Formats: sequence, structure tokens, C-alpha cells
Amino acid sequence: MRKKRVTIKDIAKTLGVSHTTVSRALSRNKSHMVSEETRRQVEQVAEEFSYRPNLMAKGFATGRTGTLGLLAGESYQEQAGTQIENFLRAADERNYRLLVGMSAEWGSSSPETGQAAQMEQFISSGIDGLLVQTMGDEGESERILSAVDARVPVVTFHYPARGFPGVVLDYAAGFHRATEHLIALGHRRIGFLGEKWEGPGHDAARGRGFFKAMTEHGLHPVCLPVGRQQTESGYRLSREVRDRFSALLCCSDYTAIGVYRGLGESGIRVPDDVAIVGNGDSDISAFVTPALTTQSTPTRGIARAAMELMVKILEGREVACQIVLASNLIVRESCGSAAVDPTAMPW
Amino acid sequence: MRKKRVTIKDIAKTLGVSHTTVSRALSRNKSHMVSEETRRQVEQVAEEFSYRPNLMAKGFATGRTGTLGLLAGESYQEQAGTQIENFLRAADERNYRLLVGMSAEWGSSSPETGQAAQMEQFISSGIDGLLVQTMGDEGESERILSAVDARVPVVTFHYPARGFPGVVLDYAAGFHRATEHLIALGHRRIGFLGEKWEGPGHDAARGRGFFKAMTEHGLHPVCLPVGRQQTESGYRLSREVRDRFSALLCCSDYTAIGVYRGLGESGIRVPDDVAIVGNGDSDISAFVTPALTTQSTPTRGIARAAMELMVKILEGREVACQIVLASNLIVRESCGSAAVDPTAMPW
DNA sequence: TTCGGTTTTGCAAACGTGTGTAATGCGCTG
DNA sequence: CAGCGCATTACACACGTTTGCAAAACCGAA
Repeated sequence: MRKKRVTIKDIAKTLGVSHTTVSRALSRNKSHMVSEETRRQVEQVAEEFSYRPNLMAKGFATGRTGTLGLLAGESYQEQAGTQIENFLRAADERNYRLLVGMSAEWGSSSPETGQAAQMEQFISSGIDGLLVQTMGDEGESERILSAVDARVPVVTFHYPARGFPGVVLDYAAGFHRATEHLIALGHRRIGFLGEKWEGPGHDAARGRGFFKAMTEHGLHPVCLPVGRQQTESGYRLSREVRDRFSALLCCSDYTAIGVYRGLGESGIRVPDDVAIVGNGDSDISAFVTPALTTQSTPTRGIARAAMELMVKILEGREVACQIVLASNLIVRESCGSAAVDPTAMPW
Repeated sequence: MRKKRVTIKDIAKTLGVSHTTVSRALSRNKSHMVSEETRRQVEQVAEEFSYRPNLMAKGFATGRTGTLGLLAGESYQEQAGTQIENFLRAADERNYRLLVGMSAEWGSSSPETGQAAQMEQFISSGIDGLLVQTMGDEGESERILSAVDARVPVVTFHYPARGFPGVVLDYAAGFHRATEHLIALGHRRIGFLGEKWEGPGHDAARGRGFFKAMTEHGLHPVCLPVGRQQTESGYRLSREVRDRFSALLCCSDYTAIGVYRGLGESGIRVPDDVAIVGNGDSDISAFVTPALTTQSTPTRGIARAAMELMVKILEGREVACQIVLASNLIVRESCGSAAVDPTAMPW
């Protein structure tokens, strides 16, 4: 059982040189040169001792840790886990480590302090940059601004936040197009199943797209509020509304699954009696019956773009910038189009 | 634009005391006392300057960072994202930060080095402990052992790993019971849809439970190998086997969804012609038609138990211990039992 | 006043690494 | 041989915090 961690000083002592030389040999510093011979020896001894640099000390000395903070949003929406997964990949590709947190309503932390407290902890931990999932709240920019203290660079994703570079998703445009799709198919009584359609949040942005398309066509938009148990909410709502609508636009594929079940129990057929559109293009959407017409959210793209932006900022190659991503409509069976081979769907 | 981060020395200078006193006032150290008056002043100035401790420096001095490393498993299995989410909650509850990584096959890192490299990076970053999702591979314990250098405590989860404390899930027992459930319902030709049923991994463990139950009853066990696109695999397989089986036991609810679709396209009815059992008790399992009989995996419990074990070890209150969790069978409609209210399912 | 004890404070070292500045050694040129 | 330039190495300090040890301040009692 070794007593302590092996440091560059141990290597230096073994070779009879100063720890400075060892440091420079290992970090391949440009400004100061180390003889080829010395470097070889240092590397050999380091290997032999299975030396692992103390990133904390390194970060302490340089001010750079190679760690980014990721503050993901609430869990019941949009599969937060998948989002985190995508960021982990993107970070790994660029050789960054990720300190992850969820700015949630769960846990003991009060809603106000939760997110801010996490940010401060992250910054205290010495992250090089902070990736924040924005929700579009009132005063969100200000809250972030006051927490980060203008010390570490911030990149937001999902929603525009005043004063911060970020990756923005145009939910409204996607739902506008989806609504137009339904109208083009002849539907007039269309219901929107989302958390809400006013104020901040994904569903509200989607609702605005739906609202816009409906009013543009002189139709009356109706919003049916779902709760956070998305599938169950879809089930309950669909049983209540029964045949009041000829089409239902869901903010989540999982809500749509619940709707399927509810309508089925009432003997209402999809798509013959009611057309359904989902959102998210989850793995199962092509395999439910009927296959679900849905909208793909480029979650991978969000993570990639946000990471790229962050790296650019850290390298000083970019200052401020908003990247807008769009979602795609994927037409399957649930709106009455011709059946398609579910295995031939775009990945 | 402030020039630098505010440190305890800034506070000390303002108050005309030494930084030592400030440190003690803020950390409420037992061994050395600070007058009530001084503490009050220090706290006030700290608040005023919005002082944030440098956790890196603190960790550097004390050897404790308050950060744990979480190494989650592959992504296509078992919804890695959900798993991570659960750990984030559990860590937050105990006021730990989480450095998250995925020991994956994705990315540029070679399969060999990937996991080990991540561990070493984490340890270099100065984590207090490491949570590792084990897969039950050959020589897994040895790989972990060599990577961690006996420096930081390790808690594994999912599989037993020789020499490490951990939280173990008894997959085999769960599938043994599920198989007996099907046999009790009169089924004899039962197919197992899993990745494999030999060697390491969740599905293999499940397969062994299935195998045991079948042979105990003198029945012939058959394994149908699924790929990592679980839903699509289920779809493909179900179309191939058609009516060779009277019951199918799936390692994932998502595989079952694919099976539903495939059988439906062939005109085979569930549960009348074929009984289906899923696994995972995902949110949608109660709402597909017919509602899916499945097995719940206590993912929340795993995270909670692993975190608790880790904290105990860090506090020296526990040394080695394996906690075995079981999964529960949730009977719904897909095996021909009476229909149940899908909203009345246990959460 | 002096002493012993308690409470409060300060000094200095330590943790592992990076880096500016200076020193050393070497070879070359004048 | 002096002088210069260059390649290589060493010294010393910085980063922010904790902590053992010692010093100082205070208090009450002799």
C-alpha cells in the first residue's frame, strides 16, 4: 500500500533534476525547451511510477480545469437524461469533463435557490465554462448573470437568454408547420395538448406556433393542459374530449401514446376518426400502431452545437452568437397518410 | 469589471485580521475558536463582497472535494439517462457534486481504454469516491482495481464485482419468476428476446433466470437475440418467428413495443394468440394496448442505495457490503389476465 | 503585581503544478 | 582569451485554503 500519490517531485528526485524540468518535459511547453534525452527519461519514469497528474493542482496553477458545468432542465420534460447523454458524448469528443446538475423542483432546494446555488457551486468548483438549459422564464438572464459573476463564460441552450450566446430551438416554427399540415389535410377542429401556451417553457412556445397557424386560417385554437405525467395526462384528456376534435396536436410522443389508449377505449379510431401528431420522434414512435406522425427535435444537434460554441468561446474565437435550430416534421400513419415502412424512417 | 476573484485574504485585509482568522470564522472549525464579534464581521464582509470559496483550493488543502465520479454504462441499454438522473438526485440530497461519464463504445476512445481512461481522469480530478456501473464482464474487477490505484473508494452498481462494495440487482431471480408466471398460465413454447444469455451483461443474467425456470419444468428454452435498436429488433424478430411461440419474454418494454407492431402486422393478436412480458416498467407500459405485463427495475432504489453506501464508506462507517435488490412483476393485460385500470398502477 | 489558565489570533508551512527570471554550460567568433 | 548567443536547467514564487504551533490578549485569583 503506497503511502501517497506520486507527484512530479518524486520523478524529479529519482532523476536528480528539479521538478520544474519534469513539469516542462511532461507538458511539452513551447517557451522552454527540454533536451530530448531528459524528456525520454522523465516519460519513462512517469510511466514506471504510473504517474497521474493532479488536475486540481494543475487547474489551481493555470486557472483551467478542463471541466465544464452542465445544468440541465427539469426531468419530466423532454427526457432530460437523453439530453445529458448527448452532452456527455459531445464533451468527451472534445476531451472535456462534465460536472452535471439538474435545476429541478425535486429535492429540498427551494425553487429560487436551486438553480443559482448549483451554478455557484459549479463555479466554486473551478469550471471553465457553464452550459445552461434555459426555460424562457421571466428574468432568467438576470438570474444567471447574477449567479455567474461574469467570471466564467456561459452558453445557453433551448431558449434565447438576453446577453448570452446560445443554441436556440425554434419550437414555434415547428408547431406552426405541424398545424398547417393538419389544416391542409382538411382538419378544422384541432386541439393542442401541452403544459400551457402562455409564458415561458417549451410547450408554451409550441402553443404559440399552433395559435398563430390557427388564427391565420381563421380557426379557433383550443389548449388542453397536460400535467407532468405525460402519458397518463394524454390518456385522461382524450377520454374527456372524446369526439370534440378531429385532430390532436401533442407536445410529446408519450402524451400521444396515452391519447391512443384513451381513444381506443372509447372506440374512436386513429387516424380514421381523429388524427394525432406527436413530438420528439422517440424511438418507439415508428412502431406504435398506427405509426405516429411526429416532429424530431435535434437533441444531438443541440448538444453538439452548444459544445462547439463553448469551445470556440473558450479559445477566444467567438464572442456572442445565437444558433437557431429547427425541428422536422416526420409524416407517418397517424394523420391518415399512406402507411409507411416503419423501419425505413430517418434516424 | 472586477479584476480577480475575491479570496479570504481580501476579506482579511478589509478587516485588518489575518486570513487564518477568516478561514476559521467561515469554516466554523471546532479546534480553534473565533470570537462571536469577529465572526459576525467576517460573515458580513463575505456577504458584502459576495465571496465564493474556491473549492479547488479547499480540496487541495484538505484532500476532500465533495465531488463524486459517476461512470454510467452503455446508453442503448436500460435508459442510461434515467439512471444518471436518479444519481443526480441522490447526490444532490447529500450535497455532493457529480462528475459524470459514460463508459461507452461510442466516441473515439477504444473499448479497452475508454472506461479506464475515464476513471483515471476522474481520479486525477480529485474525486472523493467513484460510482461505477458494472456490466459483469470477465476481469472487470481487475480492470477497475488497476485503474483506481486503491486510492479512492469505489462503489459498484448493477453487478457484483469481486472485492468492491456495491448494489446488486437480481435480474436472474426476476426473470425466473416471470417465466414461472407464464408457465403457470399454461405456456410451454416460450421465447426469450434478449441481447444474449451467456456471459456478462443484464440480458445474459435474465436469460439464465429464464433458462433455469424452463429446464426446471422440463421445457426447451429458446433465445432470440435482439440488437441495440431494441424496438426495431423486437419488430423484426416477431415477424420472423410468427407463431412459433405462445409467449415471448422481452428484456425491455421497448422491445415489446416492437413485437406488438410486428405481430399486429401479421394478424397475430396479443394476448389471445401470443402472451408478452416486458421489462423495466417504463411510463408507457400501462398505456399501450394491450397494457404490458412487465417487471419494474428499482432504478431509483439503486441510485439511493449506492449513494448511501458511498457516504457511509466515506465517513468510515462501513467497509464492504453488497446490497441485493429485487425486481417486481407487474401483471397487466398482455398475458391474458383480466384488464386492469391502467391509471391505477403502482408508481 | 504576578501568575496560571483560557480564549483568541497570527505565523508559516503544506498541498502539486506552472512560469518568470536568472544561472549554468557550451560552442562559436573576433 | 573575452565576449556573445543559445540551449538547457534551476530557483523561487504564485495560486487559495487549511492547520499545527506559538504568541498575544484577556480574565480572575493569589
